[in-house]
Amino acid sequence: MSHFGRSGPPDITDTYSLLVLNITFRTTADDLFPLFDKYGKVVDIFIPKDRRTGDSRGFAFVRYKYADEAQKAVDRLDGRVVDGREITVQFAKYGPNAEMISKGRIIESVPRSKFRSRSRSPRRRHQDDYYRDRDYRRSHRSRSYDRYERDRYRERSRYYRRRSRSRSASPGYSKGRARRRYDDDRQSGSRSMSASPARHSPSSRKSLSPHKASPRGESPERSFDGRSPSPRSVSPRGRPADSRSPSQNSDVMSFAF
DNA sequence: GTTGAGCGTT
Repeated sequence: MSHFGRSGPPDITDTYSLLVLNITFRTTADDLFPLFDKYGKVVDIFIPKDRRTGDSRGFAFVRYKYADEAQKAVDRLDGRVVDGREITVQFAKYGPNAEMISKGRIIESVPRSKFRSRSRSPRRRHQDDYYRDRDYRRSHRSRSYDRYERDRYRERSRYYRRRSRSRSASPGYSKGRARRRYDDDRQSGSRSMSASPARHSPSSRKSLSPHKASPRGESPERSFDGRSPSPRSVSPRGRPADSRSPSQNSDVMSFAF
Protein backbone atom coordinates (compact mmCIF):
# COMPACT_ATOMS: atom_id res chain seq x y z
CA MET A 1 0.00 0.00 0.00
CA SER A 2 1.75 3.04 -1.14
CA HIS A 3 -1.18 5.30 -1.66
CA PHE A 4 -0.60 7.49 1.32
CA GLY A 5 -2.22 10.81 1.25
CA ARG A 6 -3.95 10.02 -2.00
CA SER A 7 -7.30 9.68 -0.38
CA GLY A 8 -7.04 12.61 1.92
CA PRO A 9 -6.55 12.55 5.64
CA PRO A 10 -7.69 9.24 7.05
CA ASP A 11 -8.65 8.62 10.63
CA ILE A 12 -6.29 10.83 12.55
CA THR A 13 -8.18 10.54 15.78
CA ASP A 14 -5.89 8.02 17.36
CA THR A 15 -2.70 8.46 15.48
CA TYR A 16 0.62 9.95 16.42
CA SER A 17 2.07 12.28 13.87
CA LEU A 18 5.76 12.56 13.33
CA LEU A 19 7.39 15.35 11.48
CA VAL A 20 10.27 14.31 9.28
CA LEU A 21 12.44 17.22 8.32
CA ASN A 22 15.49 17.63 6.17
CA ILE A 23 14.58 14.95 3.71
CA THR A 24 15.63 15.25 0.13
CA PHE A 25 13.37 16.90 -2.38
CA ARG A 26 12.92 13.69 -4.23
CA THR A 27 12.20 11.45 -1.32
CA THR A 28 8.69 10.12 -1.53
CA ALA A 29 6.40 8.42 0.91
CA ASP A 30 7.24 5.09 -0.62
CA ASP A 31 10.83 5.64 0.29
CA LEU A 32 10.03 6.54 3.85
CA PHE A 33 7.49 3.85 4.44
CA PRO A 34 9.87 0.89 4.73
CA LEU A 35 12.08 2.89 7.00
CA PHE A 36 9.37 3.93 9.39
CA ASP A 37 7.28 0.83 9.12
CA LYS A 38 10.10 -1.19 10.54
CA TYR A 39 9.63 0.43 13.90
CA GLY A 40 5.89 0.30 14.14
CA LYS A 41 2.55 0.42 12.49
CA VAL A 42 2.53 3.31 10.06
CA VAL A 43 -0.97 4.48 9.41
CA ASP A 44 -0.27 7.17 6.90
CA ILE A 45 2.56 9.11 5.35
CA PHE A 46 2.04 12.48 3.86
CA ILE A 47 4.51 14.71 2.11
CA PRO A 48 3.36 18.26 1.45
CA LYS A 49 3.93 19.28 -2.11
CA ASP A 50 3.82 22.51 -3.92
CA ARG A 51 0.61 23.16 -5.71
CA ARG A 52 2.42 24.83 -8.54
CA THR A 53 5.20 22.39 -9.24
CA GLY A 54 3.98 19.32 -7.44
CA ASP A 55 7.35 18.62 -5.96
CA SER A 56 7.86 17.77 -2.35
CA ARG A 57 8.79 20.53 0.02
CA GLY A 58 11.43 18.64 1.86
CA PHE A 59 9.55 17.28 4.82
CA ALA A 60 7.02 14.60 5.53
CA PHE A 61 4.49 13.55 8.11
CA VAL A 62 4.46 10.00 9.32
CA ARG A 63 1.55 8.86 11.40
CA TYR A 64 1.94 5.96 13.72
CA LYS A 65 -0.74 3.97 15.36
CA TYR A 66 0.89 3.75 18.75
CA ALA A 67 2.89 6.26 20.69
CA ASP A 68 5.60 3.91 21.79
CA GLU A 69 6.32 2.94 18.24
CA ALA A 70 6.38 6.53 17.18
CA GLN A 71 8.77 7.32 19.98
CA LYS A 72 10.94 4.46 18.97
CA ALA A 73 10.94 5.63 15.39
CA VAL A 74 11.95 9.09 16.52
CA ASP A 75 14.72 7.65 18.59
CA ARG A 76 15.95 5.37 15.88
CA LEU A 77 15.38 7.38 12.75
CA ASP A 78 16.29 10.82 14.00
CA GLY A 79 19.58 11.68 12.44
CA ARG A 80 19.51 8.78 10.06
CA VAL A 81 20.95 9.46 6.67
CA VAL A 82 18.33 8.95 4.00
CA ASP A 83 19.26 9.42 0.39
CA GLY A 84 22.41 11.19 1.45
CA ARG A 85 20.68 13.63 3.75
CA GLU A 86 20.40 13.52 7.49
CA ILE A 87 16.74 13.57 8.32
CA THR A 88 15.20 14.94 11.46
CA VAL A 89 12.36 13.03 13.04
CA GLN A 90 10.33 14.61 15.79
CA PHE A 91 6.79 14.70 17.05
CA ALA A 92 4.50 17.03 15.22
CA LYS A 93 3.53 20.08 17.17
CA TYR A 94 0.68 21.32 15.06
CA GLY A 95 -2.17 19.39 13.60
CA PRO A 96 -3.53 19.58 10.06
CA ASN A 97 -6.17 21.98 11.27
CA ALA A 98 -4.06 23.60 13.94
CA GLU A 99 -5.50 21.38 16.59
CA MET A 100 -3.99 20.87 19.95
CA ILE A 101 -1.34 18.25 19.79
CA SER A 102 0.45 16.59 22.60
CA LYS A 103 3.43 14.43 21.77
CA GLY A 104 2.22 14.19 18.23
CA ARG A 105 -1.19 13.01 19.26
CA ILE A 106 -4.21 15.06 18.49
CA ILE A 107 -5.96 15.66 21.75
CA GLU A 108 -9.16 17.16 20.50
CA SER A 109 -10.52 18.17 17.16
CA VAL A 110 -10.67 21.92 17.41
CA PRO A 111 -12.91 22.48 20.43
CA ARG A 112 -15.09 25.54 20.10
CA SER A 113 -14.47 26.58 23.69
CA LYS A 114 -10.89 27.63 23.69
CA PHE A 115 -8.77 30.35 25.09
CA ARG A 116 -8.80 32.02 21.77
CA SER A 117 -11.65 34.42 21.37
CA ARG A 118 -12.39 33.38 17.86
CA SER A 119 -15.78 35.00 17.75
CA ARG A 120 -17.41 33.18 14.89
CA SER A 121 -14.09 33.00 13.03
CA PRO A 122 -14.85 35.57 10.38
CA ARG A 123 -11.62 34.85 8.64
CA ARG A 124 -12.76 33.04 5.56
CA ARG A 125 -9.40 32.97 3.90
CA HIS A 126 -9.42 30.51 1.10
CA GLN A 127 -6.72 27.96 0.76
CA ASP A 128 -5.58 29.31 -2.53
CA ASP A 129 -4.74 32.69 -1.11
CA TYR A 130 -2.99 31.50 1.94
CA TYR A 131 -1.27 28.84 -0.05
CA ARG A 132 0.35 31.12 -2.49
CA ASP A 133 1.21 33.54 0.25
CA ARG A 134 3.06 31.16 2.47
CA ASP A 135 4.41 29.07 -0.33
CA TYR A 136 5.80 31.96 -2.23
CA ARG A 137 7.08 33.52 0.91
CA ARG A 138 8.89 30.52 2.21
CA SER A 139 9.94 28.84 -0.97
CA HIS A 140 12.34 31.22 -2.53
CA ARG A 141 13.18 28.50 -4.93
CA SER A 142 10.66 29.84 -7.38
CA ARG A 143 13.36 31.94 -8.96
CA SER A 144 14.08 29.73 -11.93
CA TYR A 145 11.70 26.84 -11.67
CA ASP A 146 10.35 27.58 -15.08
CA ARG A 147 13.18 26.22 -17.08
CA TYR A 148 14.97 23.96 -14.70
CA GLU A 149 11.87 22.20 -13.59
CA ARG A 150 11.56 20.24 -16.77
CA ASP A 151 15.25 19.43 -16.97
CA ARG A 152 15.77 18.64 -13.35
CA TYR A 153 15.47 14.94 -14.00
CA ARG A 154 18.18 14.90 -16.61
CA GLU A 155 21.45 13.17 -16.08
CA ARG A 156 23.58 15.29 -13.86
CA SER A 157 26.20 12.96 -12.44
CA ARG A 158 28.59 13.96 -15.16
CA TYR A 159 28.20 17.60 -14.37
CA TYR A 160 28.87 17.09 -10.73
CA ARG A 161 31.88 14.92 -11.44
CA ARG A 162 33.27 17.59 -13.65
CA ARG A 163 32.65 20.20 -11.03
CA SER A 164 34.72 18.45 -8.40
CA ARG A 165 37.00 21.17 -7.25
CA SER A 166 38.98 21.46 -4.08
CA ARG A 167 38.47 25.17 -4.15
CA SER A 168 35.75 25.93 -1.69
CA ALA A 169 33.65 28.87 -2.62
CA SER A 170 33.71 32.03 -0.58
CA PRO A 171 30.89 31.55 1.88
CA GLY A 172 29.64 34.57 3.69
CA TYR A 173 29.81 36.93 0.79
CA SER A 174 27.69 34.79 -1.42
CA LYS A 175 24.50 35.72 0.32
CA GLY A 176 25.47 39.18 1.50
CA ARG A 177 24.48 41.54 -1.21
CA ALA A 178 22.74 44.25 0.71
CA ARG A 179 25.87 46.32 0.96
CA ARG A 180 25.50 47.17 -2.68
CA ARG A 181 22.19 48.78 -2.06
CA TYR A 182 23.66 52.01 -0.86
CA ASP A 183 25.78 52.45 -3.89
CA ASP A 184 22.94 51.57 -6.17
CA ASP A 185 20.69 53.96 -4.39
CA ARG A 186 23.12 56.78 -4.76
CA GLN A 187 23.75 55.96 -8.35
CA SER A 188 20.10 55.76 -9.05
CA GLY A 189 19.45 59.11 -7.43
CA SER A 190 22.30 60.74 -9.25
CA ARG A 191 21.09 59.30 -12.50
CA SER A 192 17.66 60.68 -11.89
CA MET A 193 19.13 64.14 -11.69
CA SER A 194 21.63 64.09 -14.47
CA ALA A 195 19.77 61.91 -16.87
CA SER A 196 16.43 63.60 -16.89
CA PRO A 197 13.65 61.66 -18.50
CA ALA A 198 12.99 64.66 -20.69
CA ARG A 199 15.84 63.56 -22.90
CA HIS A 200 14.20 60.32 -23.80
CA SER A 201 10.70 61.48 -23.19
CA PRO A 202 9.83 62.62 -26.71
CA SER A 203 9.45 59.10 -27.94
CA SER A 204 7.96 57.60 -24.83
CA ARG A 205 5.60 60.49 -24.34
CA LYS A 206 4.41 60.29 -27.88
CA SER A 207 3.81 56.63 -27.63
CA LEU A 208 1.71 57.15 -24.57
CA SER A 209 -0.45 59.92 -25.87
CA PRO A 210 -2.06 58.29 -28.90
CA HIS A 211 -2.92 55.13 -26.99
CA LYS A 212 -5.44 56.49 -24.61
CA ALA A 213 -7.71 53.51 -24.68
CA SER A 214 -4.90 51.30 -23.48
CA PRO A 215 -5.99 49.40 -20.38
CA ARG A 216 -2.52 49.71 -18.92
CA GLY A 217 -2.14 53.32 -19.96
CA GLU A 218 -2.66 54.56 -16.44
CA SER A 219 0.24 52.67 -15.04
CA PRO A 220 2.87 55.42 -15.27
CA GLU A 221 0.70 57.93 -13.53
CA ARG A 222 -0.10 55.69 -10.66
CA SER A 223 3.43 54.44 -10.35
CA PHE A 224 4.78 57.95 -10.16
CA ASP A 225 2.17 58.97 -7.70
CA GLY A 226 2.98 56.03 -5.49
CA ARG A 227 6.66 56.81 -5.54
CA SER A 228 6.13 60.19 -3.94
CA PRO A 229 4.66 59.47 -0.53
CA SER A 230 4.54 63.01 0.74
CA PRO A 231 5.74 65.87 -1.43
CA ARG A 232 5.48 68.36 1.38
CA SER A 233 7.71 66.52 3.79
CA VAL A 234 10.57 66.54 1.33
CA SER A 235 11.79 69.93 2.44
CA PRO A 236 11.02 70.58 6.07
CA ARG A 237 13.26 73.59 6.13
CA GLY A 238 11.62 75.23 3.18
CA ARG A 239 14.69 74.75 1.04
CA PRO A 240 14.53 71.52 -0.91
CA ALA A 241 17.84 69.69 -0.95
CA ASP A 242 17.12 68.52 -4.46
CA SER A 243 17.26 72.00 -5.88
CA ARG A 244 20.51 71.75 -7.75
CA SER A 245 19.74 72.43 -11.35
CA PRO A 246 16.65 74.52 -11.80
CA SER A 247 16.44 73.73 -15.46
CA GLN A 248 16.64 69.98 -15.04
CA ASN A 249 14.52 70.07 -12.00
CA SER A 250 11.86 72.04 -13.76
CA ASP A 251 12.04 69.55 -16.55
CA VAL A 252 11.37 66.72 -14.18
CA MET A 253 8.63 68.68 -12.54
CA SER A 254 6.98 69.43 -15.82
CA PHE A 255 7.19 65.76 -16.60
CA ALA A 256 5.67 64.88 -13.29
CA PHE A 257 2.82 67.26 -13.69
C1' DG B 1 22.34 25.77 -12.77
C1' DT B 2 20.32 21.30 -8.36
C1' DT B 3 17.35 25.17 -3.25
C1' DG B 4 17.02 23.64 2.86
C1' DA B 5 13.76 26.78 7.27
C1' DG B 6 10.05 24.54 8.70
C1' DC B 7 4.59 21.84 10.69
C1' DG B 8 0.08 18.62 6.65
C1' DT B 9 -3.75 16.88 2.21
C1' DT B 10 -9.06 14.69 0.19
